[in-house]
Amino acid sequence: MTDRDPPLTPPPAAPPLPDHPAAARAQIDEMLRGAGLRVTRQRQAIAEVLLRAADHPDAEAVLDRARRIDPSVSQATTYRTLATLTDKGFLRQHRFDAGPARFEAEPAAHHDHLIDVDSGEVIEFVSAEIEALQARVAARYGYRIVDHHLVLFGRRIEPAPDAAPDA
Amino acid sequence: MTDRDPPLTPPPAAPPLPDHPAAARAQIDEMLRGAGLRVTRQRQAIAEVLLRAADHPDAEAVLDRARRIDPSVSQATTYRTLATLTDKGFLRQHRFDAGPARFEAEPAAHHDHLIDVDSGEVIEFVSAEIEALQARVAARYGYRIVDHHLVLFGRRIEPAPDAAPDA
DNA sequence: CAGTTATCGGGAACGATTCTCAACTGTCAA
DNA sequence: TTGACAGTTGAGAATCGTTCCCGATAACTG
Repeated sequence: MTDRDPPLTPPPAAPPLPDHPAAARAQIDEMLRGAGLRVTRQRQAIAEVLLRAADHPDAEAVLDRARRIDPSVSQATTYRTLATLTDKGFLRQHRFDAGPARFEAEPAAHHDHLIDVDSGEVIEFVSAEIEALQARVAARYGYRIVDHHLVLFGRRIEPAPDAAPDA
Repeated sequence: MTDRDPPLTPPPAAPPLPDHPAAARAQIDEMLRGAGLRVTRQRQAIAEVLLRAADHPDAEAVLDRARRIDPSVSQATTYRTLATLTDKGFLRQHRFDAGPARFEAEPAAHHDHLIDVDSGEVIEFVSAEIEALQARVAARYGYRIVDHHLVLFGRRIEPAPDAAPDA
């Protein structure tokens, strides 16, 4: 492989929620209201969880974290709100594997995922070239891309592959 | 977009199962035995269904079709056998959408999927360039790709976009 | 502050899948 | 061929993630 690589796209930005609690709350309220939704404590809590999450939590994890903000949040409301917010375009739902769906705040910049099959770690990346090629492939079949899912499953490359693998 | 495209990879080959029933059966038996599995009527039926399928059936569809070959096939065995054959590398499992998992015989040549969001049609395609880029992206993060899922969701490009869209 | 109505919590219901276990049947050695 | 043993099976219960139902609650509006 060549060693000249296209500029490495920067790692996706952290959640864009202000550190100041009141400011964060105001931003969430505005987001909900702007979508024509009532501003409830439960929705505030769930939205805050997702907007602050650095990972990709599933519904159960969201419920746990939301309850730390507002203990009254129920499972039903968690699923309902995740669906609603996904619907309104604030969240993105992933089905990386067979397990439960996982969510993340809709990132300002689109990105795909590279999953470490050993640790389960999720790495976010962007490749403008892959995106462009996808569009071209679709066009060749007469399609315009509406959405896409790209997940790479990988294993760390050993820095010192000469170590004896087993005793 | 440029009009010079890399050579369009041919559509994936049809299932490689001989037309002659006995030959097909022999091939399936050998495949099962080679994987260290007992050759049972149920497994023969299920394997044949998948190897002949031109689509991506879910477990229920596989069960239906398998029962036409051997009515004794049960739901439990269908799920079990699909898992086993996937495990052994003979099948590939997809989760295109929220519904049940769908299966296809592991193709000789790898391919990805383009889904028509309006009709649900699944188009198979290959792009060596996308594959190469994926490997390069992973390498940049210190990973070697073990597997990947790429699904494009698209909508047909209208041949005559000047037709009035609504009455 | 009261009325309207979206939203809520709890629990039942649901679809997809996996598990349990006793009965069955390939396979392999005699 | 025949046993015997281990792998496999069918039926149904169990599990998992998710959605639905419904009476109670609480946001918005005037």
